[in-house]
Amino acid sequence: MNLRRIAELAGTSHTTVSRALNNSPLVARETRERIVRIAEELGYQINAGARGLSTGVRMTVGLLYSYHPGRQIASFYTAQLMHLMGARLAARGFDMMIEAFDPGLDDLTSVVRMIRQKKADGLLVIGYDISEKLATAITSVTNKCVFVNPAYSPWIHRYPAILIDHRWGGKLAADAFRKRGRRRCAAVAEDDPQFAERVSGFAEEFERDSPEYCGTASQLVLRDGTYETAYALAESRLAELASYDGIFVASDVSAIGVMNALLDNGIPVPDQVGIIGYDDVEWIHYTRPPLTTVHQPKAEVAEAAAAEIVERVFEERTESSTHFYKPELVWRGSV
Amino acid sequence: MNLRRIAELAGTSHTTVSRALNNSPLVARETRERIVRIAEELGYQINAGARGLSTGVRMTVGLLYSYHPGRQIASFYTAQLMHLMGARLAARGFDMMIEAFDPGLDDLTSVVRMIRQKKADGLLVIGYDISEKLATAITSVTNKCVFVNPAYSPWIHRYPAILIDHRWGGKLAADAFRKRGRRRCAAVAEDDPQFAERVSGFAEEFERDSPEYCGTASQLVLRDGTYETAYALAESRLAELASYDGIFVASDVSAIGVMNALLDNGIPVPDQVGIIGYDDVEWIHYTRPPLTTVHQPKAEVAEAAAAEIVERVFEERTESSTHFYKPELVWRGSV
DNA sequence: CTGAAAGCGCTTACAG
DNA sequence: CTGAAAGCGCTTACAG
Repeated sequence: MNLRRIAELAGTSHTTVSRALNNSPLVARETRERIVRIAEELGYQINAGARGLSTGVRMTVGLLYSYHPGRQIASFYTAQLMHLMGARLAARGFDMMIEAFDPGLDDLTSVVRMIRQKKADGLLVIGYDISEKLATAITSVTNKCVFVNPAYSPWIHRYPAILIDHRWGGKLAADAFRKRGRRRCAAVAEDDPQFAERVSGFAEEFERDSPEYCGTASQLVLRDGTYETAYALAESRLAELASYDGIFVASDVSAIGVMNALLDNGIPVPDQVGIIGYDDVEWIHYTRPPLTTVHQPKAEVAEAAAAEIVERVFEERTESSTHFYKPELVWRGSV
Repeated sequence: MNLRRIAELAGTSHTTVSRALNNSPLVARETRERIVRIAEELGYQINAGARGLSTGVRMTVGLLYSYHPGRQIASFYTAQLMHLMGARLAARGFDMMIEAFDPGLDDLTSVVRMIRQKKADGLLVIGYDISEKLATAITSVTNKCVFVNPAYSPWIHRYPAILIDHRWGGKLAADAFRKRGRRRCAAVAEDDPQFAERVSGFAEEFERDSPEYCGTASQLVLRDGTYETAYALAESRLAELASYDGIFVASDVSAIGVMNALLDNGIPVPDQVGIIGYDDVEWIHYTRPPLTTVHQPKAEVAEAAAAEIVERVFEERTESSTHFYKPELVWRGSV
């Protein structure tokens, strides 16, 4: 089924059918109605590939998510973001093509493949571990690209990006401990710019009223973001951790690792040590105690990313622009 | 950049360039090498839309996942499956376009949109809540469609499908309780064919050795699969649940709901009541006690689905075929 | 082994 | 308001 066939059935040219189906004003109302009715009866929809070849826009964006081989999926947070972005793009008539990429890889050609093959009009790149090298490589191929949740860094302002104000998130955690009267606190995080922001926001806010902030001892740096690593670190530093009033752990999964290590070794949470996580993944309130954590505004991020990439696809803007969103604290039972 | 431009640079016709880049044997080795080098230098890749228009295959499959409005995402299990399927499709040179759909919706036209617009060559449909009506509607539009993890039902054999042997999964749970000497057991599940299989497999295996299987009292039917519903049901039937040796809950999220309700009300798990879940979602071992559960073979399902849809896209087969995969029990600490 | 030509299914400037 | 024609960037049967 194609325009030509519909045209035969409607007794017009395929040119007119094209116009009618695209709501061009250059078609008599009666003609349009007849054509639309026939198309509907046949379940006909315009061939997107042919149209894209002609117009240059394919109404498709590529969603690249950073993925570390060996993990099951980047994270549940990423999965939720994907779902929300898909919905916001669909609302704008765009389809979303997803693909994982390894941010540590040297060969960056696969990352821009969708653009080169003209399968996607633009790219949404999710991941806090985007390097400047990768950002440069992508944007040298296309300026229709938006980075979502990259780590904060001086160079990020040169690229269109949607970021979360993690420094603010860290402050919220410090403020929460203070409100609960927890004065001897420490932070646990991966050694990564994204987490550095969270921790320095936490430390800064904490030190304002000069309570005993114990800082981030070198031993409290996580090698990676897995549950197992956090659990092992906490078990190996049990005495030290048990001596704090509160521990801020810069991601939920790591926070659960720390909390379980304490609980499994008889250190009561929150009675002896309070814990605050970061992310607010969906299942986090299933733990006992349920985790108090910093919520990332996923819905806002998804909407902003979709709006931004669609604007760029239609070339309404090309200059870089950085959007910041503020996280919120969710009180539960771990502090 | 296009074939014509490469042809100019290489001093050949675009026909030859097309052949060279597609590894046609109808090109002299020397000519091919020259063309390939030029293309690589320019980062040129064949325009997938134009090629698809010509060949009829777009090297893209649509992934439709059932989604109930109001939830954040269908499930983490679905998210993991998506990731794995994307990888298995990529290995075959296919891209994956994802879209959520509401399985309760009457208007089914949006479900086949990707096919009608020729954006996708085939469809992978994930969801246990696919109705016969929906299956019929989709397959009347395209036979290049594979249902992944649909509920078991008599009519499902008429369609290509990848299913998990949930009856077997239920048996595994019963066997596990028996091994632990738990004799008074019950099952909790949603009222849905998918879960009915799990529960009847459980009951059948349990009754073989005639221990005291307490069945699924009408009170133990869940209205939906959320944590909250399971928690509320368990709290309202606390005395009854506390009287069992073991409770099989037919999904992990619901199992955590039941387990937390018991724990929060002072009923020790696993000491007094053992609990076995179903799914083995990634975060399930973070709970205390970690949940013993039935693992669904995600990797195998993803590979089978990818293989099956790709075969169908290339029309190597069109008849329906049902694949079954067996789940496995994962011992942890809840029984 | 190579190339000119037709065709895939659209859109749109141009002429009427 | 309508249509014939050219063009988007490929593939492939046909002729050499």
